[in-house]
Order: sequence, then C-alpha cells, then structure tokens
Amino acid sequence: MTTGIETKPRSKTKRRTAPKEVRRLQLIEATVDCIAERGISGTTMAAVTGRAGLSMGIVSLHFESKDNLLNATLTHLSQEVRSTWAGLMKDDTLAPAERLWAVAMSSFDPRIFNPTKISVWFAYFGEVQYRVLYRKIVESFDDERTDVLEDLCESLNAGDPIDVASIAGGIESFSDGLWLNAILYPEKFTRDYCISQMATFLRATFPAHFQKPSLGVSA
Amino acid sequence: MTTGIETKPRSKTKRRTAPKEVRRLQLIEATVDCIAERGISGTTMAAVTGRAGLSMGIVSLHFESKDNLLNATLTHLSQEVRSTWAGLMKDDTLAPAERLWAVAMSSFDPRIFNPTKISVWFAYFGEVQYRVLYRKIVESFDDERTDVLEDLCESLNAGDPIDVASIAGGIESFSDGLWLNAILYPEKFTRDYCISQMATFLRATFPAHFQKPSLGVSA
DNA sequence: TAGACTAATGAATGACTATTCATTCGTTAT
DNA sequence: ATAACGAATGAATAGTCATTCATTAGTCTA
Repeated sequence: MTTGIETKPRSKTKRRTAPKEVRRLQLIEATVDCIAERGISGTTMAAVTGRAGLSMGIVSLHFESKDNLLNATLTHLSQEVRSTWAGLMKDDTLAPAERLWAVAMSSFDPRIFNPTKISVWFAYFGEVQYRVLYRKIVESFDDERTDVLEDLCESLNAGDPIDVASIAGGIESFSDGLWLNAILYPEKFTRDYCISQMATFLRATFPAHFQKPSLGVSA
Repeated sequence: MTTGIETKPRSKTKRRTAPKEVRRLQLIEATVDCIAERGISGTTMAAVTGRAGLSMGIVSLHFESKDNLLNATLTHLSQEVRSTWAGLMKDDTLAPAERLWAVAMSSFDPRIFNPTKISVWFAYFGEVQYRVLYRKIVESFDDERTDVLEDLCESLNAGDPIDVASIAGGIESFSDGLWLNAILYPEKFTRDYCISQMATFLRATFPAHFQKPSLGVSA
C-alpha cells in the first residue's frame, strides 16, 4: 500500500541553496502538476514539496502560505497565456486580419493547450465563485486580451455598425468552450479539431476577411 | 466569532421520518447550495447536513458516503439539464429549425442558467480530470444531447456536405463557453447577452434557416 | 397499548493536513 | 580556515473532517 504521493527521489548530490526565483518557479510548476493530477483540494503541501524534491517547510519560506502559492500559480498561468498572444502582437509585419487570426488561434498553442494546463485552469474556474482573488487575477489578464481583440475587430469593420465588444466576447467564449470540451472529450476535441472549429467561427464572423482554402488569412 | 456554517434552525415540530426520496433530494439540494457557496472541498458533511437541517450521520444512511452524495448530485444536475431540452422535443408541432433553435437556447433556461447551478457545474468540471466517474456521468447525458443536435443539423442540411458532428460540437462548445463567462463576468454575460450571442452563432451557421428580425425562427 | 421496526441522531474515533520553529548545513566574507 | 548568515529541513502541533455506531425516538402492527 503506497501513499499515492510521488516523491521525486531527493538528489544525492546535496546542493541546497538556490536563488529565490528558481525555488518559486520550481514550486509553482510542482503545484501545476499536482493540481492536474489530484485537483486543488488534493494538492497538499506534502504533495507539492515532495514532487519538487524539497521539504515541507519550504512553501512558507517562499510563499508564506498555501493560499499564496495557489494565487501565485494562477498568476503564473495567466502570464503564460498572456505572453503567448502578446508575443504575436510584436510582429508588426502582420495586417490586422492576420493578427486577429493569430491571437484567436494562440489559445491552442501547445504550451498552454494541453491536458495538464487546461485541467488546472478549470480547477481554478471551479472555485472562482467564492474565491474573489481568483476572479480578480483572471480578469486582470482577460481584460487586456479583450481590449486587443476589440481593437482588432474594430479595424476590420471600420464604419460598420457591428458591436465589436460582442464579437470579441464571442471569440473568447468559443475559445473557452473548446477548452472545456478538450478536457471532457479529448478524443474528439483535439488541437486540430479546435483550430478548425475556431477557423470556421472566424470565417463565419468575418467572411470578407477570411477565406476558405489554406487555413491562412487573406485580406 | 461564527463558524461560518449556516445551520437551518432545526424545526421545533419534531417530525422525524420521511420517505427515502424526500431525504435524498433534500440532501442533494443542500449539497448544490453548499458547493455554490464553498466549493466541493469546502462542502463538508457538517455543512451539508446542517443546511438540510439534519444530523451528520444522515448522509451515510442515505448515500453511504460523501463520494456517493457528490456523484448523485452531479447526476441530478445532469438530469435537470436533460429534462430542460428533452421537454422541448416533445412538442411535435415544431419544425426542425425551430427545434434546433429551442434546444440550443434551452442552455439559458433560468432553471439551469443561474449563478448557483453554473458554479456547481464548474466545480465538477474542475475535478473531471482525475475523477473518472464525473466524466462518465457528464458524458452519458451529453452524448444524448449531441445525438439530438446532430440529427437536427442533419435535417436542416439534407444533401449538403456539411459536417453535422462539427456543427453540433460548435454549438455545444459555444454554449459551454458562454456558461463559463457567465460566472467569470456576470455583469456582461447576462442571460439576454448569452441568448443574443447564441442567436448570432446560429444565424451565421444556418443563414438559410434563421433570419434576423424578431429573434425567432423562420423556415 | 405493547412490541417491533426502522429512521435519525451526534459524540467519539481515526485519519489527514497546514503551519511552525528549533536545528542543520551550504555559502560567503574575512 | 573560520565565523556569520540565511536557506532548508522535518518533527511536532493544533486543527479539520469523514465515518462509525450505540442510543433515541417516530411509526406501524397486532
């Protein structure tokens, strides 16, 4: 009978001290793995520190408390998503239509679109109703993305009486729904399937900007 | 200093026994309220039974264990969603287009589309990755709805080479995404807003069947 | 009404967990 | 090389919670 807690065998070469940021990241990554594997409530201090190959007391040393570690982990995930789409915005050779396409598709970048990461996201969403801080963290990053999407939609529909906020909201909702189905039905909602769903959505929404053939962009 | 556990004052009229089904439903409803308020991990036996106005031991009497109560609660939620759309299918005066519209819109029926119910759904989704049974329960009800949606899409596109499974998947994903945003951003994603989003989606997907003016249906 | 049956109770139990802090040990400066 | 510092440890603590079961009390039958 095992405990179910996987403890990475403490390395025999007994290096001990490490820079603060290294330890923080190490613990955050162990937390992500733990939540994916056992959920937030199953993510005990012993499980996280064991997986990180460190001792129990280390969390309070670097994060003060479990709650802080959980908040830091959500912030880390949010930053990871942010950098995925924000990286694409730096490329100023892209036309607005291409940018919109790229940002919408960035939700399915393998770095963030994989069973581990997505299930951690939904573990947090499941507590968002009564954990005000979780909502605040998610919101602060989402707002930024929403603004970018709205600006891009605006530039594709200059003069049209189309509600850009509504279109941006639709893109985000659809993307979120595909994420959820990717963990519920991973066989059907593969990365390729989700990308093709989003492509269909974008083409239906902006028929003048996106054409069928190569799943690329055409202005 | 309070415990934070709301105990419905035990009624003074000391009726005690009640039919099995009454107690089961009473406990399931208390569980739904508890999860919405404190999440699954905060849903202790003391919290559930206190809210139901019963004693701690009652859960093992009617459900054997906490896990069984949680499974029964998810099954209950699934049945509630099922009966919401299945009820609409009984009306055989409806044309296929009207049925598709009605089934898609049933996701936003106030009986199931409200902050309490939606947040409980996402509390379960958050654990679906490592609780195989949760996935099984949700899947068994979703499959049925998917079949109905696919059949309806099929009858609207007779002869067209359109992938009905993909369209049905799109409707379900979009619906799920709107649900998620309804708990993340309740101010923006109101019932009316979500309905209008879904209407836009359906019109874009079936331009020949759904027209703009009254947000109704036209064959 | 008495006796039998079963629903319901809730204190006790045992298992589990976040947090603390005295101690250990690697690193750096002298 | 050694002292001083601070990172890291993990056993101990204090608290929480699901489950059990001996007891209580409605309800039904004869």
